[in-house]
Amino acid sequence: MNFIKFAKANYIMKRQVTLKQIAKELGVSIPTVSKALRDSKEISDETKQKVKAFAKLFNYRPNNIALSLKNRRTKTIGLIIPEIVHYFFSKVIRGVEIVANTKGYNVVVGLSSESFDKEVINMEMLANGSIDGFILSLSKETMLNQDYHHFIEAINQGMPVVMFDRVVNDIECDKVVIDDLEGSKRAVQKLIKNGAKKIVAITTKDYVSVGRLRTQGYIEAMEEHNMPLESNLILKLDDTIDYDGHLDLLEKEIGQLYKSNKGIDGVFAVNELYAVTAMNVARKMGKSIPDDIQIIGFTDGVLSRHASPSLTTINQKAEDMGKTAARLLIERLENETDEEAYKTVVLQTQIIERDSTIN
Amino acid sequence: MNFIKFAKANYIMKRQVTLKQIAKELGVSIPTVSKALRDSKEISDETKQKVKAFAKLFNYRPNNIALSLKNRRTKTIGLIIPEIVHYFFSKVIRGVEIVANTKGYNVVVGLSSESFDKEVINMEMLANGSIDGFILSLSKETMLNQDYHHFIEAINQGMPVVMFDRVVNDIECDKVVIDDLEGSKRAVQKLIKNGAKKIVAITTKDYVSVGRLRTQGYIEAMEEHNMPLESNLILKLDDTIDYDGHLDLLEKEIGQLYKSNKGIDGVFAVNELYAVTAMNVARKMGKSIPDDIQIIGFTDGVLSRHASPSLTTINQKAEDMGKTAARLLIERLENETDEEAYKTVVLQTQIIERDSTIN
DNA sequence: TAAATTTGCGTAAACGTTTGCGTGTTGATA
DNA sequence: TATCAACACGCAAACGTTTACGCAAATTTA
Repeated sequence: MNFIKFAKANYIMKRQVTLKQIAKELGVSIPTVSKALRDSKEISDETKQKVKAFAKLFNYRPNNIALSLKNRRTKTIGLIIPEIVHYFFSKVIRGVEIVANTKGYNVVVGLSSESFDKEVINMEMLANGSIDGFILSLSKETMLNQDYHHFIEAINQGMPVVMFDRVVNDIECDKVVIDDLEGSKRAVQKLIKNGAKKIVAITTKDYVSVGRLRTQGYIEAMEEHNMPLESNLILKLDDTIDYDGHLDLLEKEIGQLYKSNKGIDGVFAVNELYAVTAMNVARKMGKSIPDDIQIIGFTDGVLSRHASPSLTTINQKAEDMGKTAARLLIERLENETDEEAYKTVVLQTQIIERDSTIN
Repeated sequence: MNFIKFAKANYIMKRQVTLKQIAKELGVSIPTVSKALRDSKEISDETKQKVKAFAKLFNYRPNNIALSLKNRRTKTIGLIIPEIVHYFFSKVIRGVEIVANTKGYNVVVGLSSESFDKEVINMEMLANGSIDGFILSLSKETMLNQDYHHFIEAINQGMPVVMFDRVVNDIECDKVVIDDLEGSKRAVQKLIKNGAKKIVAITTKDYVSVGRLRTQGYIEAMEEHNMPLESNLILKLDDTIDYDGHLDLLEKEIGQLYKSNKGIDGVFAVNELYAVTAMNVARKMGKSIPDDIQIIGFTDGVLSRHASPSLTTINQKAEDMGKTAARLLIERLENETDEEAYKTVVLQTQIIERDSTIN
């Protein structure tokens, strides 16, 4: 037996053992080893046992890259997100990871950092055979530019794409979104039902698709209840600015909003940063939450939960979104036979009631 | 010219164009195409131009998988983290991504979800040739188990490993940590200097390496200033519990701490969740921050920044940690010649002064 | 015992690259 | 005009797999 000799060698040599090495050491051909390991009936029991024992001893694992090349599929998903230090997106990643892993897929993450160029570069880095398909959410710059050629190229090359949250209607692919319009409508309706008379919306500029829809929800809810709908009650913030670094500016703008509109008693904010800042500013002005002002935000993140008082919010279904996107993609990858029509899955939101509204 | 014919075909056929197809279409051999594209002087200018034009027209990109197989390197980094919906870890990912991308590497992320088994499975999924090296932080379960065979195996197979934040001394590999002991010492010193007389530590059980070190920092600072060092001033929480789901329990334990130790005027917490909860609980008990109680946390995250009042905290250098880890790994990957000794990089922390302490 | 079948393995090709080397054709030199 | 270098290309091998097929030897059948 040359097991012992080999065991010694292994202590020094590092690389993963290959079929070739096993074949050589056992004096058989490479295909014989391969077949033996896969329990082919072409191979005698004796040889099988010998090969398997040897493979186990040296912890043989098929080389993934070689398999990918042969099978022309990598079992890897490319996930492109605008920002990772962000409750919503990190939760989406988790959803994608969970589903991907249970189906034997890996996830490679690319960060666009809200930049069009980085989005393109990231996709190009991955589209050369490294992955089987994309899951992505558009960067702000891409939404502004409205240049979608990189998505179209990927799709034309037969690379499935699933978009989530920030999607673009013009592109034909699977999509996952929440019902932004309905969700924000219900949020505002709740404020109205709770007795708020003067409700403001703190939102983003319109090129952010979800911001636009959420603003629309506010408007519809207000109109349906014959509430005063004034343009100065809608604060549209330029969120290309990184507010983590410009918290002062954000606070100033919100303070201004309060001052120039006396009697505000309801705030609807399209994300949790705006909501929690709106609350902090109000409190600094001596207002009591929720007695003087009620606040509802979007995204059930860590800020909402640990703010004091805790924030009532619309659940953005981040993890569900990730899971759904991963399922859509994998389904399309594995049923390449039937060319199913593209789906858009709309997830329903719920209001999570906490202490920034009267319950 | 059969460009047009090909252009039409491309509209239907999807796959990426390969050297083989270009060669066939142009009536030359595959190596000729390869060499032409890489500007080899073996090839005539005429052929080069022809090939390049064709390649450009059909947007030829070398297949990454084939290259990986040939070069026996994937230019991909495996990053295993315990949790992704977490300010610290997501910021580490960002750091890793930034450095990796500028050096032409991709990052595949694996989630251990604080579970030993998932950590092992994730590493096995990636160690079969899919990546060139690991960057990782131990799951809590692994720290408890103290079973490190999967790390040892990876290292023995010649796969470089870089550990960050939650590291284990017994394993020989590159490491990146912050100076937890010194950082927490300074935090407590600041509380003392600010006049706090009765300071508590809210920390984790000792098997979490960083928790242990931070507790040690508290103890040393207290001793050096001859402060009362009582065991009931140290609250060691079992953080295997997911406190996002057990916020009530966390609040109850901290409330208990306050009640059984009258006169607490300083809190040192080893993470921002404990810090912000300690603050919220104190406020609900009618205490004023920072006048009655001063609080310092760890990790400069979104909670600290947007709490009200904002939290003084120790910067955990998450992004630096990710960047440093990526640099260490890539350096080791690309200088395989000289077997340098393993390094442990210790990043220094700073206190970020905000409104939960007197300044 | 010759023919037919089964058994157990090896060969070849493929996935898409890159690189060393061999070789036929061209043009220049002697 | 014979010789030789330079040129421009193709062949083969390699990375690590899997799979269809071919083919001897061993076994069964007639």
